Amino acid sequence: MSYTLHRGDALTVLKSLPDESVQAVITDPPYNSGGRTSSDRTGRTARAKYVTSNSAHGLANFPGENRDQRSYRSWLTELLTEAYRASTEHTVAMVFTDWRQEPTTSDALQMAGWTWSGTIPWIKPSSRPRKGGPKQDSEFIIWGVKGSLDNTRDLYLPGHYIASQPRKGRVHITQKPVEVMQQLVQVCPEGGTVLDPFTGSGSTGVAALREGRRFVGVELSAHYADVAEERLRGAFTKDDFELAGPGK
Amino acid sequence: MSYTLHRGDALTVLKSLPDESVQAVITDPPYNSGGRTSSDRTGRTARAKYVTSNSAHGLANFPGENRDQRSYRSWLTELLTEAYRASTEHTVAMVFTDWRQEPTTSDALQMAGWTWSGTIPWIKPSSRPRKGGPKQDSEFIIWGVKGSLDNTRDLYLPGHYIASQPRKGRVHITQKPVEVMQQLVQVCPEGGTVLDPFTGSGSTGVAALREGRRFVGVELSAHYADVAEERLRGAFTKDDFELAGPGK
DNA sequence: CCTCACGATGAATCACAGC
DNA sequence: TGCTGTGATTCATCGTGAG
Repeated sequence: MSYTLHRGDALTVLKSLPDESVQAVITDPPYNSGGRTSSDRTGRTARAKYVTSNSAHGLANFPGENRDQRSYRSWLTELLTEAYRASTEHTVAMVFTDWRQEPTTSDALQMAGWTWSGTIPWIKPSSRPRKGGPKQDSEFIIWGVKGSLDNTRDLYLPGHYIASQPRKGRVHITQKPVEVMQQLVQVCPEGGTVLDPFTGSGSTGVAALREGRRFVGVELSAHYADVAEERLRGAFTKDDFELAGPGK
Repeated sequence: MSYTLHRGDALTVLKSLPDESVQAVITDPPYNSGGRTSSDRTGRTARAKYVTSNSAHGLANFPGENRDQRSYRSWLTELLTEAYRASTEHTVAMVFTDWRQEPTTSDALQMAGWTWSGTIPWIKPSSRPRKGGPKQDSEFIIWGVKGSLDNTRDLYLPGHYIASQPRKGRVHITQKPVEVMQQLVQVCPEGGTVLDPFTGSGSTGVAALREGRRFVGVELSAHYADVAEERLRGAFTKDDFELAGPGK
């Protein structure tokens, strides 16, 4: 299967995609979350927010983490609107979010025209406990459809996932487990095209290729565009396990 | 431990509660969800919306399932505002919701003054599949605090729950597993009071009593008020397992 | 006491006929 | 046209009872 990786701004590149050219949109936008106050959220880099202060790994910072909630919503809406235009009927869109941005994300999805159809918890078993109450050990996948779900396909997907973030060989701060992504990309018919406007280190793309789907990705950071390119090239070889870990 | 069960409208009864008299609010309001159109959601009974047409069980209907989304938000906001007033500093509020009403529920919680602090997925392993995509096998617990979380307590709660709805001896359509509720009520300090404005069949109350907390409940339906009364009376005996199943 | 086969069910969803 | 009610559908999970 083939892939295209655009290096550039997600919105700009999406506007250049032809109508009805993709059959699934699966992405993990920068959450712009992680602080209690607006200045907490916008004044710190992604590394400062999501990485424990004394972490030893040397993961690069990533851009796009300086929007407040209102502008996050309009920005995400515009992006999902373009993705909607580029999608065919029955296309499924899946957007990762944390608990704070969950309402904003479902708003944006619906404002962009998608029919919101569910919320899938992704549970990360090894997360930090919280003294005095419940810990937060899950993120959420908000998903919706352009038009109606194609229920002629013989496909039954789980309603939740339990998987740790890759540890060994992790190359991105918010890297997703490939085994989860391999299930998600199945909402795209075989041979169809999966779009990920925030490719990051490319886990969605690797999963798509492994499952026999084409992939179109966009990544702004030169560093991660290179990492993704390398992982996508090696998607069918054992190399990916050395490049980014087994996704477990 | 003692309990009080009010038979009547939740909002009316809550207004009569004294200030700062409870140390936890744990409840499962009618979701006013289900169906794609507004008339689907507001014009049908809970049974018609949530129970499989050929189910053999004869569980009673429950009231309060006829609000559209706007009025659901204002109604829940007002209710949580009264609960806030009746709570002491550091009180935790936990509200069950489904994926559709999750954004509305977190809005209402925050509008009522609580500090939204997280979303806990409750995963129900035995749920209906969905052809063509992911099934929806979870509900959500939106939780928040009056003021700040008391982090002097030596308490660490899970970030998610995996538990089936009670099957054997179930008495309510939406009955919650007691073993989950027994964990949740621990956000209330021992000997404190747990408030549940929508008592239903009383699982929250049974859990509270078993864990050494007092309980104040409100239930509108005469039928379920009776059921709850009976379960609460038998909370410490084996009777409850016959009345409503072990919650497993 | 354990294993296995069988039957029942789910805070649904969808299509369609009838009004 | 649009709302309403009825019935078919789907499979993992759980309870039951036999072996």
